[in-house]
Amino acid sequence: MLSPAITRSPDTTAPSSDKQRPRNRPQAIAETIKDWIADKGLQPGDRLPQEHQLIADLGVSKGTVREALKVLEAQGLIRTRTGPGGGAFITEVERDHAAALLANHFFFKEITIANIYQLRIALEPELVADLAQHISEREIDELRSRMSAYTDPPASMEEEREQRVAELDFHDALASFSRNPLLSFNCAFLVRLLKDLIVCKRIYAQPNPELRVRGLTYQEQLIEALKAGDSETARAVMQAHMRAAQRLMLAREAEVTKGFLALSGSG
Amino acid sequence: MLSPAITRSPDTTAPSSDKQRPRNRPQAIAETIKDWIADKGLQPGDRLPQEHQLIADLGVSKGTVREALKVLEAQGLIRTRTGPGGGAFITEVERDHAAALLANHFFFKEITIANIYQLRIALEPELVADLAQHISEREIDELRSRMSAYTDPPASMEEEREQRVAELDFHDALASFSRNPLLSFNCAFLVRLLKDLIVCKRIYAQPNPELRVRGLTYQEQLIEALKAGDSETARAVMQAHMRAAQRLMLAREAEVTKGFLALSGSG
DNA sequence: AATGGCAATTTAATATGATAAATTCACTCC
DNA sequence: GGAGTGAATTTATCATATTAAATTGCCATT
Repeated sequence: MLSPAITRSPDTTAPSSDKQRPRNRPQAIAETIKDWIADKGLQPGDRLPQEHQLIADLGVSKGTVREALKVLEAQGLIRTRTGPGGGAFITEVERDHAAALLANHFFFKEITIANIYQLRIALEPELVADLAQHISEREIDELRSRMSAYTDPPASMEEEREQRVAELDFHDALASFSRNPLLSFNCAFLVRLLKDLIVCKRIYAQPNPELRVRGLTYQEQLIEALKAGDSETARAVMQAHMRAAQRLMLAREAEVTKGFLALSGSG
Repeated sequence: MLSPAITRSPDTTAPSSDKQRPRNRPQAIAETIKDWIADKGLQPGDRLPQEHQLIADLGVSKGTVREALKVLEAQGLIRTRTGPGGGAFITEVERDHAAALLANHFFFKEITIANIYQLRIALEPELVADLAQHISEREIDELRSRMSAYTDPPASMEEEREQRVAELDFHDALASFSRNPLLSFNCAFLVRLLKDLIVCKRIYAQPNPELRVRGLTYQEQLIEALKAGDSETARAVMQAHMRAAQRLMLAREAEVTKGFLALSGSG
């Protein structure tokens, strides 16, 4: 079957499809291929027809097919390999890839620290309350090993920043343990935004020795609650920590106004 | 200056850039162009150099440049126009476009109703508490006009479903009023997921007259709280409503297991 | 019999040039 | 002076050829 998305010559009166939003061929063909994937229930690892096959089936030129495949690749849905048995293979859209695509949406939108913490306060306590129900020994070990990155006071401002990033990685690990993909992605995305902030602008310019100690004690409390399966304590500990972090961050928000989001890293 | 992202011949020993993740040219060039946008501070509406210009500057073929531009177009960052004065123009990444790209990430991930409501319960109360501080008369009018879509009981099962979608549009409107882009996007995205659920699977198969009435009364209470600028009441009302909706939805979750997310609509 | 490298094959990746479609803009005609 | 008309400009698509990458299998070496 596999009718081409758009008829070649302008003679035909009525277009076949009713949905047909994109009027340029590569996008239309990308949509067609997506529909195949959904209809045939293709799974990650499965292979699409080869280039020459697609050219024949869809009745379009090589360049058009390649542009269509590039669209799907940019969206993270496929990856192509050369050589015998090569071609385009379905892939899961990686978390980081999806995050990079989503970050583009906020590029011109002036995200503030207040914006980020409004969500963190709402989500991270829920995250750890959930985690307390099913976290494993191995996962707790991973949290502990991440904490070792900032048990000692930082020796330089550079190290100060590295420790702050490592602290965010702790939260990133927490997010990755969630069984709710939406919650998991969200918390990780917020961490990512904060990381970009820290890396690009120099928040935390002056060292703050109390902050590190307080962070460590709260994380200890949190891990205890998680081990005990005590959701409500975990929630309360995280909520208190998030509120404290928010206060501290807001005090330095004035310096940061716009344009901190990096467009980088979509591959 | 504008050096090509990757040197043409394989003679050069060390690659210039240190970051250079993608080893295929179109992606590398797309990254280069993104960097221009960030470095030069280009804004939506600004035009990129023309095709022939890019070919000359980057030292690659037309097809490669076109694939690179297609990548950026797929990500929603540019749009191209033909004719004199045409070319590639920077655009803001639209909310719906970003949502479609993000939905791809969850395609193979078995999102459940429980997953969605865990976030809605955390976020929507926060949303309306925030809104109570700055919502305008015009916005309240829009909410009221949306409510008119389900003041009368549904006459058919089809209409039942339409009313449920309209009710979700009410929450979509709420989300759009937020001044926190992250919160706004998130709430709208969750609504989108629920919409896809309702459209694809037939949740709400049997009509539920109480549900509509209860929804209307809660929305009335909510609007009163918003008008009064009473954040805490608004939060409480929404929280109660979300919890009730969650209970009702979970009762029907068993039928829904997997594969409900549509890949469609990224253009 | 296992292994290391070499060559052939397959497939995508890039390049080049020609033609088509869409848009703008100036110009003519009424 | 306004509507239509046609030339100019720019992207969109097509067609074909060449190059690069990855795999396979053969062969020699150990």
